[in-house]
Amino acid sequence: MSVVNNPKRGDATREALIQAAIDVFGHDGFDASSTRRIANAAGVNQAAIGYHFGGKQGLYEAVFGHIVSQMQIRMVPVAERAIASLELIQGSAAERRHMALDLLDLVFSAFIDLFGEESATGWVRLVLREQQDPTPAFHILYDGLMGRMLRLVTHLVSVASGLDEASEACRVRTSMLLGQVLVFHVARGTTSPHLNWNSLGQDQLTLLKQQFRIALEAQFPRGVST
Amino acid sequence: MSVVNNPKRGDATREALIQAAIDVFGHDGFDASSTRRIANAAGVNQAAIGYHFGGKQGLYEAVFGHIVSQMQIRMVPVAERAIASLELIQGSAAERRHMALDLLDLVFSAFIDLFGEESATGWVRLVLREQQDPTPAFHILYDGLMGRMLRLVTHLVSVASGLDEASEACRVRTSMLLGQVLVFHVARGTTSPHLNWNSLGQDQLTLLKQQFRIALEAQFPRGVST
DNA sequence: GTCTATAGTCGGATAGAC
DNA sequence: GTCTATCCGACTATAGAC
Repeated sequence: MSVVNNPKRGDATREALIQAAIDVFGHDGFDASSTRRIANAAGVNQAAIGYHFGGKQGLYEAVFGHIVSQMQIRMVPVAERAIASLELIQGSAAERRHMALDLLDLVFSAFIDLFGEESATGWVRLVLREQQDPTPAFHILYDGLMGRMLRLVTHLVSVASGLDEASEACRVRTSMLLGQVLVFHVARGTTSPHLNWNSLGQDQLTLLKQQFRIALEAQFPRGVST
Repeated sequence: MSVVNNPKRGDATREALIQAAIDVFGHDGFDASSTRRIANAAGVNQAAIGYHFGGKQGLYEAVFGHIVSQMQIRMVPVAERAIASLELIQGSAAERRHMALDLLDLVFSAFIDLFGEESATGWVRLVLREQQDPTPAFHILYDGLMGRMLRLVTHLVSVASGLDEASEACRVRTSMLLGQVLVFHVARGTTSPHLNWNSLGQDQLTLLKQQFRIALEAQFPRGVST
């Protein structure tokens, strides 16, 4: 009747540790998070961290691998759809501009949803922490998703605005678009009291997407074509 | 010939500790920063922290008091000038809108400069850390500066856009403006490689202010009045 | 007001039984 | 694969000489 040591148990332990680690690391940062508390939250023994991940650092990197794969599941289909749409349309510049704006709205809506998900608060904190002060774990993120998403969005902004894709102006404007979404997470301490928002629920996300669309259309006007 | 213990020495020690603490806390966060390293960087003894600030936490809060007073020196004159200008002009709605846009540009330019200063990298990191995950020290910041600056900017956005100052839409748009500036600091890990910017020098800040102005004017068009 | 020295605490890693 | 027990290093805070 004793617990059998089968290979499945290891997987469950790893999974529990990663989930717990996302919360604890996200809340307190790497240094302030003790392996004891992570193990406790996961309901496993503290020594398991060393066994499965080599140590605290290894667990941290495994967490980012997990986050990237989760983000990819949500974002890659959207990105591929955007790329396909853009390549298909070979109409006038005005038509392409229209298309690019719609795709920007699509991509950023997905982004707002992704960052606003109920279960996201833990890993969003982690990602933003790394953004601000990259450690080696950041490359897992950048190479795995952020970099290619940013290149896609830059291209869309280029089409929508007429700015040269390689120009600093285009890239600055692209980054500014990103900022308009990130600010609600990254400057939470300021925006949250200012808006009387305790959390980002469905109502808030809808308003955000709506206002983002308005700001987006204003920043890159569609012109007067069909 | 021995060193005389005069009251001035204490001030110098406090000052050195605060400056060192801004750098060390900013770089590594509260928990990862040891009082030993701070004391070492300041060129004073580790026990001095306990003597002058009561402990690590006390030093941390003193740092934020210092940061707020520095920010106030830079921003309060700009804010007062903006408030005065706005109250003086009692022209048409279109004129007030013009004025509000110019003032928004003024305030955000000061903001971009403030955050982009050479000596700012240390405390900017600290401020953004607190933004993301407020500790009690955050109130020193919010009550001392951020809150009232945000109210001012919200009012300006309201005048410039015609949105009701108290509406969520107006506050969301205001926050988005803030995000367009903050993103270059807060998502440094992504924007920096994307723009090939190692640091924010004078050239970069100029481009930022220029592009911000363009985006600002686009988001809140001046209309067709005089 | 500043220093040295140390007490007391906590965390990461790991050995070794099961 | 999991557990208990423990080692060892690093840290904060503080007592006490100067």
